[in-house]
Amino acid sequence: MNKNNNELEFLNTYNKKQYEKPSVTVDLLIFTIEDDELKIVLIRRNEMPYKDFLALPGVFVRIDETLEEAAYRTIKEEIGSCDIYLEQLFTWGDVDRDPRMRIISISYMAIVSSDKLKLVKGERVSEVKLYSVNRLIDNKEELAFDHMKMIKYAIERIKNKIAYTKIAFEFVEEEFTLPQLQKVYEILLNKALYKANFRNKIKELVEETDKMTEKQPHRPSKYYRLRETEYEQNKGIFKR
Amino acid sequence: MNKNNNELEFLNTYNKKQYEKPSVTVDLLIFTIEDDELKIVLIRRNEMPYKDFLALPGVFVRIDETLEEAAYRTIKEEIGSCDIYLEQLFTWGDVDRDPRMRIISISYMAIVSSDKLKLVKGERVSEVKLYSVNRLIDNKEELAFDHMKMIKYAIERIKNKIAYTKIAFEFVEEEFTLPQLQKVYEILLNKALYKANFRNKIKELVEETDKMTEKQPHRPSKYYRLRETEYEQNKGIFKR
DNA sequence: ATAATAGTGTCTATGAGACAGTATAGC
DNA sequence: GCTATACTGTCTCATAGACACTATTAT
Repeated sequence: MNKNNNELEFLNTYNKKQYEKPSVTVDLLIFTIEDDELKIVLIRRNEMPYKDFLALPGVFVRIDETLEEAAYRTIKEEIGSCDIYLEQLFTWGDVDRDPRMRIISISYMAIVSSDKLKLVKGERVSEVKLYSVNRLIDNKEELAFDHMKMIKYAIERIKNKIAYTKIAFEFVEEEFTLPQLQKVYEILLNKALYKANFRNKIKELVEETDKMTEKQPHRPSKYYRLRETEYEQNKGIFKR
Repeated sequence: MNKNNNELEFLNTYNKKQYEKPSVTVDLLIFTIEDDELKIVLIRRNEMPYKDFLALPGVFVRIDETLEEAAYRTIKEEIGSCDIYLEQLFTWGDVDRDPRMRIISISYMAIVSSDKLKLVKGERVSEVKLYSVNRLIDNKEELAFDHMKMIKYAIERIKNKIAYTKIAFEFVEEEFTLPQLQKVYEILLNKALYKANFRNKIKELVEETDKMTEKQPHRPSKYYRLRETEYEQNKGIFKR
């Protein structure tokens, strides 16, 4: 066919030109809340460059897998769970971000509740652990590549999205109490919230279960779950 | 040095493995408002695949340029201006999005006021023109590759960002009247707004000039400009 | 009863939304 | 004067924010 010939011709011309291609990776920001702190999964590199530095888990994108597939492959390498919130964040393309060669990296953010998170040491890695995000930043911990920038970017995204999406619910289990959920908001926003006001705002997002907390030396708390509603519309916009 | 040896060793191992790399492009969504309509710059392809289809302008990312540089290079190829709002949107990585080969594309959104926009026909292209976004969608115009998906994604982004950023100001000239600005909001949000309420909301974002419109058969309108303030904080979030 | 946390009622201030009114240019 | 658009004042209603109050478990 004419079309096929044309395409073949194109491919030949293209290959002859031998454009040098960058490499492409995905890097993962896997967040969870543990011990009332926002934590992130980091690995300790055991290869050059940045050997022995902390870094985000990541993989090279294979020629026959989508970016999401590469992201999930990374997740599976480091942690047990796979039913997990995943969102593309940003693509980092500075020329010198990797000293070896030109690597463009697409960062993905994942969120898991800590009960679903089980760390598994990957092959080319000497350690996988959770790190307190605040402590990393306060200690000015030096991470490999531009990974600290990626973390800071992700934190901003979380802080913004918490206000107009249901992203906070990804940090709690399927069934949760409102005090638990409020704690998540308080940790992510880094400020105390009024109980009554908090409950007013989120009450249309949740539905009661008939379960209660037990064996605690004070009044028990009702379990709730996320109510399935259509994705929230453009809120906070001019109405007319 | 030991470190250098190690790095060289790594590079050799890496190159021997000969991972097949995807190609990387940037595609540009250049928006403007003309004749009271949101319009986008599209080219007509004169090469396979999708010959004669409308497509977004884009380029392959060179090994020695950042993604932003590639985006600006695209902009310069198609339009005159270069002082222009630019924002990374999303990276598209489906395996079959290009029939020739694996291409990962980072989409960038640019916004220009129509007075700054001068289209220039690029080399490998048979036409560059502005197209009404609404008409493209209503006519279910078939664009090359996944470019229609990119457009729809960008429109959503604009509609969201207009509420909590100053993005709308990118569509007007440096100095503008409030009726002009309101029109931009109305076009982007696709609904009529009350004048008084609109002005209340944006009044802290703008500052008066001493210029007025002239020679119009009705009351003249004052010109304003964007007030330089620090980037707006997390608005619409729980305060306590 | 006490300690400790869960959960509710209500006042106030702010601001969005709706609409009516006034102002000022050219003709 | 008229027309056409620019600009402003103000009422209402919803809701965010602040705080005080009541409820219920284990010990």
